[in-house]
Amino acid sequence: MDADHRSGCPINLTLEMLGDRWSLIVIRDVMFGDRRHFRELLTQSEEGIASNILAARLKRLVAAGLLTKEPDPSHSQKAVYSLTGPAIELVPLIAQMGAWGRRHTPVSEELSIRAQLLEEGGPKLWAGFMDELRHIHLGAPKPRRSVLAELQAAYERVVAENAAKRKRGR
Amino acid sequence: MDADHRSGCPINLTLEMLGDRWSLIVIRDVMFGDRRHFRELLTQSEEGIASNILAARLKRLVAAGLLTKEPDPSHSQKAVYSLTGPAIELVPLIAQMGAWGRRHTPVSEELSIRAQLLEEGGPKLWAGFMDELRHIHLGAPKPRRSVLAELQAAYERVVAENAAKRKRGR
DNA sequence: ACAACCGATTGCGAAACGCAACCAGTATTA
DNA sequence: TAATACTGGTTGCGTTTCGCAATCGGTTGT
Repeated sequence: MDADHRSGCPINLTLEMLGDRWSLIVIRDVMFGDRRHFRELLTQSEEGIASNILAARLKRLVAAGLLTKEPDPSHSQKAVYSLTGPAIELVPLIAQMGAWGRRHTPVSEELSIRAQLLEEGGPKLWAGFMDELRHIHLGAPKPRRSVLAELQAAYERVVAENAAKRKRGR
Repeated sequence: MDADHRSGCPINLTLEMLGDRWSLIVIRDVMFGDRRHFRELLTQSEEGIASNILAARLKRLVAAGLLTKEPDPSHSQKAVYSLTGPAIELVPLIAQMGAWGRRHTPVSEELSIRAQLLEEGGPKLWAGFMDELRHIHLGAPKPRRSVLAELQAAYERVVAENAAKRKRGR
């Protein structure tokens, strides 16, 4: 086993790569929020990541082969971050993580609707979503169905419902 | 949303609870290695956790409701750690994590055979394994099939095979 | 010319990590 | 009964990481 790894256990090696409080948050935002630029990830994150932490995480994730960084042709300074194949294959893990969190942590309804749909959709939906991510991030052919749009629409529906509820409640 | 949480997103809340380099290692060892005592977790861990880190993690996991700590009747000083229901329901997440690690990290064959069987078995096997964990840790009725024994047997078979290979190779 | 925006970097205090030594109480053994 | 080993930890200490705020040089749009 490599000297730079604690063990060859798949759980351990995955934790060595993703076992911290920010890496999967960044991947989640690229994956579900389609945030491709540094500033988008910095300012539109629910959790408020600091810029130095974000820079460090992006660097590590690129080095680990989970993200790629390319110059944006439309802006000589802009960088575009994309998911790689391995990162896209994290979808089942993230779906299970969302499902567990939804059951066992104090989630907000609005932010857990995506996790609910992803759980209810099961492996078939995940596969469709992964196809869509391969289209967006890897240039694969465009699938008919857009899971991303469905998740976003459901989220907005819940936000609107809750806004209406709050209005009635006042 | 609570002031002590970064956001109500299920991914984030799960990471706040388990997003570090040791918590899931400890749960893995209790779950798959049936290590129930401090010393077992300390010395029989592949990764070599430090005793102060282990003590801190056990305390946190008990506080988070993922483990329980009880005195061992056979030894007035011994403590027994058990998985709770929520921890047992991490099985699908851990299975997906093992499956991903097996594909995308430099795992050792011996330590990844369990992940392979868990992946191939799918949700039905996971459910059987969870039933068995509920028997071991929560006193639920004993299921017919022992997934734990199957995983352990497969592991030992691979270890023996590789030992034979090494012997032939010399 | 100038303001806004781009992806970061720097400085700094606080917290977590990792290692080694150590501890008191309990059970086993000679 | 005295020594030994094992129990679940604790303590000290140096290193690394985290988290926050301010800042930076370069680019773009007005």
